[in-house]
Amino acid sequence: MAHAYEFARPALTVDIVVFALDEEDLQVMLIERDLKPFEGQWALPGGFVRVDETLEEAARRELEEETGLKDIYLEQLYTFGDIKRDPRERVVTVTYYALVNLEGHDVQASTDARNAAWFSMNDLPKLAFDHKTILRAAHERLRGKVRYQPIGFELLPEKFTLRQMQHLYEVILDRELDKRNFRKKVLGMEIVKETKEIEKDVAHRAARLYRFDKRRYDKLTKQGFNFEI
Amino acid sequence: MAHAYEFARPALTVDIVVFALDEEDLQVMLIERDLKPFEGQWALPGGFVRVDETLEEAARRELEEETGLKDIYLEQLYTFGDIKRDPRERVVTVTYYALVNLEGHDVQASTDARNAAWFSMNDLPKLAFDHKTILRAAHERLRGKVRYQPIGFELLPEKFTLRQMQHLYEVILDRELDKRNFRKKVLGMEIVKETKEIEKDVAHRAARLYRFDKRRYDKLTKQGFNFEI
DNA sequence: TCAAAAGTGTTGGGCATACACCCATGA
DNA sequence: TCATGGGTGTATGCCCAACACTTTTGA
Repeated sequence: MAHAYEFARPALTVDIVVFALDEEDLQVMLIERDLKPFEGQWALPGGFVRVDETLEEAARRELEEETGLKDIYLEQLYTFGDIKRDPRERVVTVTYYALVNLEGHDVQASTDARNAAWFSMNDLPKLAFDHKTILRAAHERLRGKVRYQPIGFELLPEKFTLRQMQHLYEVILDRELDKRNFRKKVLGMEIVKETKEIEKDVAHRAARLYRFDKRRYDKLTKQGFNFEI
Repeated sequence: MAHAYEFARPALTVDIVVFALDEEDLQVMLIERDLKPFEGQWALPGGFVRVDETLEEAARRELEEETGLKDIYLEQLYTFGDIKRDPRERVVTVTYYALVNLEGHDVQASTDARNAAWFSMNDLPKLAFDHKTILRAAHERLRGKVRYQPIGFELLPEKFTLRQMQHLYEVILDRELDKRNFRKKVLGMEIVKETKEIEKDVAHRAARLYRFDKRRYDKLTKQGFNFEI
């Protein structure tokens, strides 16, 4: 095998698709670029991988530097390596997607003077580089994964109503679900635990709050149980 | 964003897990290393990514150089970036998995003087680097994917018996399937087309040969059909 | 005629879907 | 008392799983 230094090397970056959920729909965090190329356009948070950090460390570092978000659910998505995806030089990017709940995490609009903001997945601006492709891949992955892994809870606050949970699935799967069947299914799996609390400050009957029962979920999974919505 | 050249760069490689199926079980292609580190140990085929080729091009090039295999099913798996995964220097590897049918492709034991060979997944040698981890990830992905995407056909010859197809799923999923239910399901989906031929040279009643009906599968998929074994 | 694998149907139970009304609460 | 969403049960059909015998063929 030839030694690496005989060849020019592609540069390596990470980019992160951060999803969140508001009352309306699925949101994604974008950064306004302050440098060429694509100056002034919106892009995914991300940056170069340092030689002394793993890929996930790089992703977490960039995310915190650019958006203030930390300690969130993060999972590798795909690695994009088209030759001309960055007009400056050859850059390969390892992408991640992250899920946050808006109640638990403050987003500092930015820590290094760049503008960070949430955008609805249904109303996206023009994006720099091939970030539109990346975003689409992330959305598809989320849609696929949420059906058989309980990652959806990462988008909900710690305590949530079943209606909120149903809404989450409706937004991600992009179709309506039947309220009674959804409740039957979720409660039947026993992966959420009812709390003694109810919603506050609503102008109608307050709904019961539940929380994800991870201990129970792990136990069921070990017994070959299959989470599927 | 700081410019890339301010930082030392990780090197970038591709590694490929090539699966095939013999009468017994799932096989994987390995290369015997002729250089340090891990000299004499078995490893996945792979090598450095050049600056003027995409990741998939790099994977296909390395695969052909090291095993003679070309024009095969290839899909990106995961990118591994642990800091010490290569003892020489920081190397990030983008991994792929490939599926071949043994009847359609000759494997030249090697084109550049190294030894290439098939190993049963149930009887693997000690592997170089973190290739054991990569192999495990590839096996899991295959197991998951084969159930809802018809990639299994890539491991079968063009014409195959339903028994062979069932055997394929049994090996990958690692459990026995009921013959009648399997046939009912597969034939009911109408994604295989019966040919006029039958097996040859068997010491018992010869089974009918079928072929995958990709045209039909694509049509069904567009209508929202869901392939699931 | 024997051995080996091909090929074939039915039944029962569980699960998903479809569907509509009363209840609790705050304004 | 009204508006709003919370909460609940049943009936139907479909799909999956379980299960055993006859047929064909070559040796």
